[in-house]
Amino acid sequence: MTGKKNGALKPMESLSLTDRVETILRQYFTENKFKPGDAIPNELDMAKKLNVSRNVVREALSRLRMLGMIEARPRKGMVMTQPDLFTGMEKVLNPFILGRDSLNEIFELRLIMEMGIAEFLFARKTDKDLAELEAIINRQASPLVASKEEEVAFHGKLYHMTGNETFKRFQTLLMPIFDHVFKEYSNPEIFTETINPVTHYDLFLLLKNGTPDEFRKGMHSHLAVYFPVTETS
Amino acid sequence: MTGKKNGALKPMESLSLTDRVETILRQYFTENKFKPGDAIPNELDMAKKLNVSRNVVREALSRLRMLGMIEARPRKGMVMTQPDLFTGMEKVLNPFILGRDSLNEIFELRLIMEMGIAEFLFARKTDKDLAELEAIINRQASPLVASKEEEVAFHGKLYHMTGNETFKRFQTLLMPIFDHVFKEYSNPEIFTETINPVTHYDLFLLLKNGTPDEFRKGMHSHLAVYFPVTETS
DNA sequence: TAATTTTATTTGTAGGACAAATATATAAAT
DNA sequence: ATTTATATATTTGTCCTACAAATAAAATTA
Repeated sequence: MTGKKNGALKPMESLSLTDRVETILRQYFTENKFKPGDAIPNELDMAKKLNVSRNVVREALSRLRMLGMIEARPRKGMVMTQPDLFTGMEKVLNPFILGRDSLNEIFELRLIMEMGIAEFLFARKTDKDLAELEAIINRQASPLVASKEEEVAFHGKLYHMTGNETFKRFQTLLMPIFDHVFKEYSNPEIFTETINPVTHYDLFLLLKNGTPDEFRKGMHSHLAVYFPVTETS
Repeated sequence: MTGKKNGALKPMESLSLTDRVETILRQYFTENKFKPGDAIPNELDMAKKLNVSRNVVREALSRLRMLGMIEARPRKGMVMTQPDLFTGMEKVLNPFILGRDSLNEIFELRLIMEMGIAEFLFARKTDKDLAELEAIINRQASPLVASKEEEVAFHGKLYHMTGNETFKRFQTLLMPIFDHVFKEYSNPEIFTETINPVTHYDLFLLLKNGTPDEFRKGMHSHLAVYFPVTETS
């Protein structure tokens, strides 16, 4: 450690007081098992207890407010609230800042999830759902090729049918990035001219009358052009 | 709209200046296609342009700082940085505040993901990966039943083998919640006494010698007890 | 030209003041 | 006694001022 033989020394990470207070607060909430509705100490109390200015406390709390973890009222003070899991993610889903690798990986994430939902679709599909899905397909301009909006409508309905709102919201957030990656980094002309071997209607029939495995095979064919090439397939 | 016939009227949403500035800044960055490394106007300029106090600007910037979107240096000012997709999510992954429905849905999300990765595993597996996976299994105390740590090691290696860091990080973040839901809301005694029909070693063999479909069937059997009951399976 | 020192700049933190929006307490009406 | 209306107190939200801290850039020296 006496010379530069082992490369540049890494600078010590110096956290601002705001960073520290944020962490302390989150730990405090977890350790004391705060639940939605529970009252939180007020800003002045916190500033005193933590020996920092009220500004620092407010900057830290502003972060938690953005995440939906807390809610503030005049005179009553602050309470714990149930956060939305994806608020933070939604705010950084900007293709100009995410980096190429991340964008590609988000693209794949959508594929992973499309391939993973069959069991839940079959467990929770209803006649009403199926009828609505069929109606969506019937509204397509062409039965063989779907526009972007039609893709969103069809797949969005599938996500809804899983009965898992968290999944639906996650996948819905990923769609614009999927589109962006597709548009920016692949050759769109090939795909728009190619008829999809498995149509939305085919998938509908598999969902209505088939098994999860059959549906999954169909979905894989529907999305085949997006998957990495494998040696065994 | 003159009476109460249509239920309670919703209060107008009143956003704080901090909320507004945060939104304005994120829009500004997107519209002007800011990339990592690009310089951002300084705090005083922003406060002047937006006609708010520097405190408000700082509270908004503090949020973006937490998300990893910006980085600040004395004298040089602030630059755009590549954010981590899941920083915000990581900070709210606290089972006491998330709500029962969300916890259950996160539990399912992990299952969806496990069922969806076969294609990527097969496309990207290497002999080295397979050897390391086998070594992990050989280190298990029992070949038939795995401890929590052993589950984490095995499945963590699978995630790594997909070659998708975003997926790996997401799934790794979900594991503690999966455990929590499993512990709090199911009957653990049944599962700990039950031998898993498909062991880690079985999955390893399927990954080494089989097809994505075969692997997926095996994974489904491995995780079968966690899935909702379906009428067609 | 390279190394060192000084200066200027921007962020980070502190403290004080007051407005705004209630939640709570009190008073008045039924 | 209960309900409605009014006043008050409390806490957050915003603004302002000041100065410390940590550089990045400029100036000086070798």
